[in-house]
Amino acid sequence: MKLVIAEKNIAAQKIAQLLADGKPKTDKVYNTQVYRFTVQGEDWVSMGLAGHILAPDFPDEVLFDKKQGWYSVTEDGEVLPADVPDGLARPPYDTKRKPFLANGINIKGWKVESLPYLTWAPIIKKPAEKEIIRVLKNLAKKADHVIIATDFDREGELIGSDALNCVREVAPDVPTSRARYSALIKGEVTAAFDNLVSLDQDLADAGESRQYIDLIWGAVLTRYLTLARFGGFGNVRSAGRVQTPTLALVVERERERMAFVPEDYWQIRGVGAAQGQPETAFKMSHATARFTDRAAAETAFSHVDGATTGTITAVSKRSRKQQPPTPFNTTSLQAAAAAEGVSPARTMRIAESLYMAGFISYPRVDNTVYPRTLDIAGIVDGLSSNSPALRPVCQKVLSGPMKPTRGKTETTDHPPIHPTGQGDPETLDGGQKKLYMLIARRFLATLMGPATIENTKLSIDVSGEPFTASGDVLVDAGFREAYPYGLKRDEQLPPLAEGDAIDVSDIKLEAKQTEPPARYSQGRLVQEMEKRGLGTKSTRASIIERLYQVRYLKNDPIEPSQLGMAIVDALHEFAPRITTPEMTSELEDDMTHVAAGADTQEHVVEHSRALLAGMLDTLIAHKDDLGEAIADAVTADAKVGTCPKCGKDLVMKTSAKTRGSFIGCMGWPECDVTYPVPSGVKVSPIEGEGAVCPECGAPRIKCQPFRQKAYEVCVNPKCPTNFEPDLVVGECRVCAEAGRHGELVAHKSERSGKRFIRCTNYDECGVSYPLPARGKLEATGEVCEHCGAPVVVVQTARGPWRICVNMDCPDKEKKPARGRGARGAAKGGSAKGGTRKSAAKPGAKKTAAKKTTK
DNA sequence: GCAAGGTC
Repeated sequence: MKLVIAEKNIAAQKIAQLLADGKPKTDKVYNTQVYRFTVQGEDWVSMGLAGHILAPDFPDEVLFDKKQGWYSVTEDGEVLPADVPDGLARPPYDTKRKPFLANGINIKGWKVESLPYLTWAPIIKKPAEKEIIRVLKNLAKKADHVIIATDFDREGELIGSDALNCVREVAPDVPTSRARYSALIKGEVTAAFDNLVSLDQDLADAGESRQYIDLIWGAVLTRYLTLARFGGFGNVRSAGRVQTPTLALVVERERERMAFVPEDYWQIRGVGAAQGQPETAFKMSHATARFTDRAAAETAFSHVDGATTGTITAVSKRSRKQQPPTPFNTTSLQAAAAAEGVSPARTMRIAESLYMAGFISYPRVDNTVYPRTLDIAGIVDGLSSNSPALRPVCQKVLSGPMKPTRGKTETTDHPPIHPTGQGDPETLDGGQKKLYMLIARRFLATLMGPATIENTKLSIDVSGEPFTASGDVLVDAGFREAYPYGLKRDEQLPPLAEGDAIDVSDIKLEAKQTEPPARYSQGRLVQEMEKRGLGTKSTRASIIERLYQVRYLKNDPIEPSQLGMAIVDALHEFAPRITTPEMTSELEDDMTHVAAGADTQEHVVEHSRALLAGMLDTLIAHKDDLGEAIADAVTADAKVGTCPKCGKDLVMKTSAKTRGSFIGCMGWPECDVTYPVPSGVKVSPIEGEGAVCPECGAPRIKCQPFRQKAYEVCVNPKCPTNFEPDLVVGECRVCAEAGRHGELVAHKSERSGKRFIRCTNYDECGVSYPLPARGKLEATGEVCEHCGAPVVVVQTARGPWRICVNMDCPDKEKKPARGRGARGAAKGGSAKGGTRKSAAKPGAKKTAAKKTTK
């Protein structure tokens, strides 16, 4: 039997289909899919790995103790690194000499001083995909030939090499070879299997060098930053070859913004309209778009101030064409989705699910050119029958020339991201459907003609001053019919001709200031990373997400936290190599040399280790400074306002006793001011105006609920601005049935700020309902027709909203909440799965409550 | 409790 090892399941399946006599059979080994087929009567089996199946790591016994973590303590209380086995450490840091322990290091200092050990510690490959390895070994034992058919790139060669090492453990003598194909199409794959070669160990070594160097630098610097001032578990301060330069980009942009000196300028703007037709109003502005001289602006304005008429002096029309977009690859999909409010990381999670469900093609690609083999018409046809919303435009595309656009990057491994045309989009959830429609519409747009936009420019004379007005009208939608994303609204101008008089009103002189360079959006940052060679299509999204997770970044557009800036500053000073994209480009050069056999993995890795070791003395010497800088930055990030009592900072704190968070004064214990933290929201300070509550003097804070609009409130729950009198909303049915009288009353908890309805006889009946966190409540006196619970009206930003307060109401069961942002269940508060008692069945508290939460 | 790279 011949065993074919591919990098991923889809490749294993494709290869089987392309090589098989007849149809391959899908089989399972343990729980993993494999494909069995015959080639000229011979039995073959193909399996997909899941990318890298081994992960480089330090051996457990080196600098890692299962109980102590990154350090360990000896029996006599001395803090030491976990033992380094003899012969593992390398010069110049010899384990036996322990040079860094010579001058009596205190316990707090120890952890960082141990880093030299780590720099030279050995690295082993640990199994990362145990199930896959099990299947691989199982099949390898039965194989008489093993063919590595992983992707044709450096990582693919490494993945193949790792797989081969696993195979060798159980089948040391089985012949092995390598199939190199650069496209999963018949000609390529059959040619590759007809011309088998052997695995390129140099190329695999090059990839492995990358793994080692990334781990060494990442682990040493991450441990250094984390331990310089240990902030407790969950407070890792990470660093890495890709993440740190990426963070530095954001910090650099923020610094540019801070250094930016705004310049004053003035604009004169007004409103024009065809004579006597106010409904044709359009915006117009002075021909000098920006006056940098105030006096000149005021002089010009004095001529037109209060003007009511103007004259058209010229009309010019120009039409321009907007070319249809190029096919999506990973980066352009991430950028387009980010513009629609979906982060790159979420985009990739959703894309993966769409791919797995058969709705779209493989989502990790650089390619932006459809291969000739792609059945474009077939896909459009499929879209047409499965997506009624797209049917008209699909029919239009089918009747047109269907000449697809091409992007700049052409590779042959996978086609650009496109819909398969299969599957019913109605079965998708909100996020999936949104992304699917973006991908489907983009695909259609790439097959359509340009959009034609007609621009009209009016030159207007108002009391001797020149004004202009401009309007864009889409005269031929072209691809825009399929792809409305990022489309500007038409600015229609009335039909006017030279010499026409117009009405003019509202002419104003506006003082403005130039804006600093804009912050990166997540989409822009992904593109910038690509431009600078940072990360790959598969990693950029998750690396940005990681920077948010370690709280170096916040908000979108992206801002660095104080912590993020402190980290970049420190590394820039003491380990500058890790902060720039050059480390990646130099690594690329090294890998090229290793792959070409001009250098060795050992040499390249040792050289990188030595560079890092050269920085360690300085890093360690400045450990305390850095620790302090990090602590200060963390405090600054935690600030939510100023203490009304003593003027010190109010910060987010964690209670040592309950582990819960609260807002407390930095002046503690002298000052005892504390506030509760509003639950379920991200809290941030308000700068400048509105920072202090005019009612009570406590700080006002910005609250950002998950995927909902942010709002500002006073932190003080006892403040009159937060106070709402208790409201009777109805009568308790449970009590009524029991022959008691109970009233249902809406309360707001002073401690948590949560709102809920509770029966006045709660101790006996246990009736309580959660309420939406915000919005003025009104009682209706009505009860729900489905469950008998009271109905209330909540005033929301979108207007009044009538709800039955019972989250377990059968009416809600019929339309279960989908995802977190769904109306109804989420607004009522049940999506968070809080504890509450069921009103319908007071006895069975938990069972009933569960249903609507998931 | 570390990175970045694959992919599930």
